Amino acid sequence: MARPKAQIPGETVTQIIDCAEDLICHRGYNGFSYRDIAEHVGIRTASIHYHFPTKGDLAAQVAKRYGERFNVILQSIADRDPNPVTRLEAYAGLFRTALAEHDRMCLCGMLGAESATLPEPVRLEVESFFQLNRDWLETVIADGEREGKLSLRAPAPTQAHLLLAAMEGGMMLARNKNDTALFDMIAHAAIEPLAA
Amino acid sequence: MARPKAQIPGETVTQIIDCAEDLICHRGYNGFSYRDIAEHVGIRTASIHYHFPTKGDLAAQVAKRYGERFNVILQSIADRDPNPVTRLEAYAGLFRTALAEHDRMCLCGMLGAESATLPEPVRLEVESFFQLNRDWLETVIADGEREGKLSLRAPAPTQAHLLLAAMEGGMMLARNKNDTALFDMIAHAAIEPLAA
DNA sequence: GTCTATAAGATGATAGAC
DNA sequence: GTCTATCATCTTATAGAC
Repeated sequence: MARPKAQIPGETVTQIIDCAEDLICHRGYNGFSYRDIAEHVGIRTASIHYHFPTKGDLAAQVAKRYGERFNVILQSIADRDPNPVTRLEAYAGLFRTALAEHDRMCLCGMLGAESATLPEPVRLEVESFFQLNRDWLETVIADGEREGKLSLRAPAPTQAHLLLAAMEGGMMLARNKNDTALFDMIAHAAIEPLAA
Repeated sequence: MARPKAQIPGETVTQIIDCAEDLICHRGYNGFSYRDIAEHVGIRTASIHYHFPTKGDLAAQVAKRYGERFNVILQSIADRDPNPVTRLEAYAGLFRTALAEHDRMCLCGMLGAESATLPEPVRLEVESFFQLNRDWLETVIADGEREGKLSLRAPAPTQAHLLLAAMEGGMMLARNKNDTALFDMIAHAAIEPLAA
């Protein structure tokens, strides 16, 4: 009667992706192995290969889910908050929370640095994530200017690029120094000048 | 009479450090091995261990030299150029050149993302590099404001942090997209608003 | 200072039983 | 879908000859 390995359908896959996401955020693509995941999830590495034949397949799916979830959150921020400044602050808050509560880099900030060693499908997911961020930021910033609530010294696309760079760079610096306040300072300095 | 392995004193060590620096800028600490260096320099991995017992020793020395050289260049910029705006543009130009001409990340931007997996001595060298940058930027920015050539919306230390974050984040984004112009846009957007 | 030889363990991945 | 077993290769590192 014992069926100790019976699982809720898709449960193992979810655990694997969850674990891989956490590992990548902390250690990067080249800093984790199937073994790390196997030990944490309580399965064998062969089982991971059943679900994700190669490490690139796994990382690509992790990055894909990360982007999809991020997209949903971004939409919900835009939906519930009409103020461009607090929208941008909520945006920065997403990165801040990951950093402060889980000591995590942005998954794509980590993978982005490793771009040169990434399987192409992974690199492309990372690129899509950044594009998603830029598009959202550009819309928020352009809308804010049109409403007279932001005053820009450079075009909205440029400001969007700068803000994203500040987030990713700020996370990296804060993490190296183990100082979340450093990220807050950078995020605030990046957003505040846009306010009219 | 053949002494094929005779070397100019310190020449091999220099070649190893040069090669390791290049590899780290491209692939990161966890993305290269002693084997990569051995093949490129034309020696055996055991010879590298003679000069650098552990990978951490090697990376720490690479990061140390990188910081020292960077410091020299920063001083020379400050010495020959009194204008704060063009000083900052020259600063950004350092990163831009590495990116455009060698497709290189900043060595410490790469290592910084990997902070969690780095041997402590390496992590500390990286932290020193960032401190060096912040100090230089802070001085340039504070001097510029005192002379009335810059007009700051936030204190000089905060602006210095933001500028550094924009450089590191901008390099990562530009590299992931293989688009140097993206870095230029970000660098300009970070510097221009400081001009009085 | 460089080499050969070697170790001990990690790594991504596959074949085939259950 | 998970397991055992196995693989070839890579990785960091050391011992000792030259």
